[in-house]
Amino acid sequence: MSDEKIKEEKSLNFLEEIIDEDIRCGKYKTIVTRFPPEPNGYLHLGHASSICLNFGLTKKYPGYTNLRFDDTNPEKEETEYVDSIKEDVRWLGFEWKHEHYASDYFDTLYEFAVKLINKELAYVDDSSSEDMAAGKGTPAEPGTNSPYRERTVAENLDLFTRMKNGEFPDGSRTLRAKIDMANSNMLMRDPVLYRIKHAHHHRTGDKWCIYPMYDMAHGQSDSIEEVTHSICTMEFVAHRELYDWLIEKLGIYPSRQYEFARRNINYTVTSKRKLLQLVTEKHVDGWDDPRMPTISGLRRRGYTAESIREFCERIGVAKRDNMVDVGLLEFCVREHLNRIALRRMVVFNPLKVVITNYPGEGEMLVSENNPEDPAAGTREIPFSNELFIESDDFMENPPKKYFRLAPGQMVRLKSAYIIRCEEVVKDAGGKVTEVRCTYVAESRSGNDTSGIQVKGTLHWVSARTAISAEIREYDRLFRTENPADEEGDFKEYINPASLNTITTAVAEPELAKAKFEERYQFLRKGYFCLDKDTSPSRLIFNRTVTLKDGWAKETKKKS
RNA sequence: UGACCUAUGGUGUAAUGGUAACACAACUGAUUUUGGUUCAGUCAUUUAUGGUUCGAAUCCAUAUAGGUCAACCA
Repeated sequence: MSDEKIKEEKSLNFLEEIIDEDIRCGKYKTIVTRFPPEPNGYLHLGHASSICLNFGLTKKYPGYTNLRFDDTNPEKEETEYVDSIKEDVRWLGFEWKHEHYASDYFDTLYEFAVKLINKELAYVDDSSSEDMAAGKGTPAEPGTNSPYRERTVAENLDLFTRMKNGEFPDGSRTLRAKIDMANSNMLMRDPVLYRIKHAHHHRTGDKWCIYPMYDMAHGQSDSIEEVTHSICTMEFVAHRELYDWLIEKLGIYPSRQYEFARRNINYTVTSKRKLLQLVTEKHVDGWDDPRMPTISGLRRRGYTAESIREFCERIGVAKRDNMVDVGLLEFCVREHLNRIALRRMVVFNPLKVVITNYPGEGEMLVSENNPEDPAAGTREIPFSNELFIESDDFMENPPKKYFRLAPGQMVRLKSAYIIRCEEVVKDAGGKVTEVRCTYVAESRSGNDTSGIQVKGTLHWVSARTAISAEIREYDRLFRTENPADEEGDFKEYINPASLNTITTAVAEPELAKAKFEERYQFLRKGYFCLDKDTSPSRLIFNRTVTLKDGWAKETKKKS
């Protein structure tokens, strides 16, 4: 009941308000939205936002969402991208009603163009792109009419047909809308509608050598599909006038365009051009490098679809410029992973601990898989007199409030015993190579009768049964909040320490059974998942995100 | 020297003329066999100046700041 109340009270974003009103006043009974990527790159966090928005709207209101590929520029588009986009949208948890391609409408779009010519609203222009640019004027000064603007309908029809038939070379002619060269909106100054490109298209092959421009394809595709709410980012605001003009002049279904501000996220870049550069210039390991803000990169990194959806939900939608803190994304994934991740113990940088008074061969101890979820059950962990702990968890001369192991100090080994450090063994160089401890036999987890209270609990791995693993620790890809905005090349701001590979790690034997679809929390270390580079002889884990580290914060403050 | 868009805490969003709300971050403290989790608390007179009004974050005017637009890209 209270949930319902909260749901009802949650305020609507501006798009939901528009739709709410459209439905209330009877303008629409059901709505249609669409996610319209150009298949020229992999989907990233920015797209996730748009996907969640478009699909979210038709989850909330009656209607459906289409997936449409805006494939009107054959030179940049590839089937590989189409496939990855479909995979990513599905992985995010959404299913589209219809799968469309702007290229499916090339015939119809061509007819639309002919219609405009017949209505004297479009003409073939022989100007070079330089002359055309010069004729556009500037935002402050009107442009001048093209010398080809007054061609007759017959002449335009003939020329446009011949453009289609391949009689002219690339760039020699265009079809332009005849609107107003003095319009304060530059886009209304006789925009180009069609251009000649003798290029192979990933779907239509060599059938066409003229291709529609964005403005001649996008709104018309929306209209053909009877999209009611065509949602795009703010940089298209100026296009709306042309979008509406074309729909009106063509007399076709009146789709409406609405704009929202693109979500920017700090310490990363989300322009396809820049992401492509990172890949082709090998600054990263491919589109799915775990440091990339791509959906495939986040997936490989261990992010869950649920956490990405939650992130998009939390940042909301509005029309002002913004810079979202990547910390919120990290919060969302921690929140989810804390609920579902299986706890395991892995020591990254081992230091040997010998329990001098521990009798016998060893024993099996029991530990919970997830303290947040009793249903996750327990597992057995072997214990013996020779263990590894984290090198960072021992200090010979500890600072104040250091709750870990130090000479004479006691700690608990997680799910095992309390130990006390009795002796430090060093090599010739003075480096600590071994710590010798005694254990408190009555302090075993579950039936501790020792009465001893300790401040610190450490993760550990028994030496004899330990398995080795490689750990890949990822950090943010850039050193600055807004690399795209900095002086010079954005690549100068790449974080040189964005990947730290650890080859010395030892893990509890349970991890030999690690699965790709499983998520793990390595106790006191962070959240991890198995990487696709894992082989039968080598376990490789990616760090999705660290745990919050209060001690690190504390020590940083002091230094 | 134009047109258009935007302006609420460090960040992202609410408040639809009537008590500035939520989340993240940060900071206190408590709990804790993960320095995690959890819990309790602290953290803004809404870009500025006028105006309308009993009452303005909200409406109006002006200013200021940021952004977008002059691809045969999308």
